[in-house]
Amino acid sequence: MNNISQEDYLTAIYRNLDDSGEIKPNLLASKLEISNAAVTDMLRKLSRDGFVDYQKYKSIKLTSEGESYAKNMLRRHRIWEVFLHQTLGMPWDKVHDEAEKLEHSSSDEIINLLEEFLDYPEVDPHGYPIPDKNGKMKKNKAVMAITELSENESAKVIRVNDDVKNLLSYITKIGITLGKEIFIKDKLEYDGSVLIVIDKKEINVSSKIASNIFVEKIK
Amino acid sequence: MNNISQEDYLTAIYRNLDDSGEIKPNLLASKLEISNAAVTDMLRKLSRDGFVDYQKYKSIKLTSEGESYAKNMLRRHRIWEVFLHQTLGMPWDKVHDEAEKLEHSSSDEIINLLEEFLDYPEVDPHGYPIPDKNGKMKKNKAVMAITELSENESAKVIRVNDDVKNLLSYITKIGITLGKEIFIKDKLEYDGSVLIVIDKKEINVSSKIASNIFVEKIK
DNA sequence: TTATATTTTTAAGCTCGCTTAAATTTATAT
DNA sequence: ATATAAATTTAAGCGAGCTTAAAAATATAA
Repeated sequence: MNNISQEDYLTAIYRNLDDSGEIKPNLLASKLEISNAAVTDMLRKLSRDGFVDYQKYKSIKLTSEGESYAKNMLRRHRIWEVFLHQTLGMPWDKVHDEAEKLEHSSSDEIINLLEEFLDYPEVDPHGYPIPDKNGKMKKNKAVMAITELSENESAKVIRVNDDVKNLLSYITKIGITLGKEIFIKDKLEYDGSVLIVIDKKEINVSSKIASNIFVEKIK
Repeated sequence: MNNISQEDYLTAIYRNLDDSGEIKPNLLASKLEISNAAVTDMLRKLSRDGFVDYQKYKSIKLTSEGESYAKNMLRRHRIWEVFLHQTLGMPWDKVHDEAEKLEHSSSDEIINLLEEFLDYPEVDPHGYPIPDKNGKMKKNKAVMAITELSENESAKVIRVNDDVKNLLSYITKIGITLGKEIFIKDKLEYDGSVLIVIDKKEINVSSKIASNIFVEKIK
């Protein structure tokens, strides 16, 4: 229904780059929930406008211009999220969608004023770092997905993927919030799921969900 | 460059209705700074969607659905203006354009939360009343344009048209803000301009500008 | 290596909001 | 009342972003 703009493409590309800084059109299309053909179309335009390096049938890279554009959108997005959650009290599983809309309609001036008003927050409500005016982001600590932990290890939740539909509201239901401590009681080989302890309750979490919750080990 | 949506049309129609609750396509086109043809086009769509009463070559009326839609956009717009000005400290001559963008990207939920955060403001930074959730607005007091005042009358500024390009920044330069007292020293017949006294300084204001500054008489 | 599956691109066509130019209707002025 | 001016609509066309269907290229697997 709603059209997706160049800004959305750049953000989605940046969010989903692989280890070598690339992304395939097919993945991009599925993230944006549009056809591959639409992606091809837009890639030609983004390439024409100097935001991506693109050659037929090849993976996509961002140019430095494209990258700073995307980072700025991420900055806008995350600052809005902090405002919505912290100032207006909107639940953390709702702020992503709202910020997605606001980020396109706000000048850098508004964002800078908001940032000041919020006293220069470093992370958004899901634990993602907020780029500063120059695109610099705080390096994450030793962050790992729950799936990478071993049995009998304890860890603290410091980031949750906000990009996956319905993940947050489910996670909230089972009691996970930022800063919460968890304990790995068991790892099930055959389906990759993890038995974790939160607030003294035992919960089995599927590998798909566990891989989107990021923690810091506690020794 | 930027496309104007149905929402903008409805707001512009509502803002510029004449005394009998109508507006002509030509005026609408000039307010929106687009061609008459584009207006004709959109009117058919707005009519199809039940927001306006429209017949070829006739003036436009809003349906009740169109009116409540427009009022809600006005509500969004003005609440954003209050936030930008009051909370973020953005100057009153800049908030209109920024709010124009934000109003399209904000759910009613955000607006309601913002309204609460701002402690239910009654007017925007230019003195316009803010409709409540049900579309109800405080009736204005005995508001009149400066041009309607007589010589030797004093008045207090309570509203300034925010819809006219560059008007606000000019008005600010000559020292007019909400609440400021002015005195009508002279009215010049031949060009309709007014000689007013503000802060003990005498300023000649053209009729075009004076007609967009609204005041309340002081006895 | 070759057959099959998947990904990507091309082609044709849609809606939306816009433009200019020409045709038509309505308003104004003498 | 009629000529002229202004407002409005119609027509043709454009760019953006989308779709589906078919063609071409690349990846995978036997």
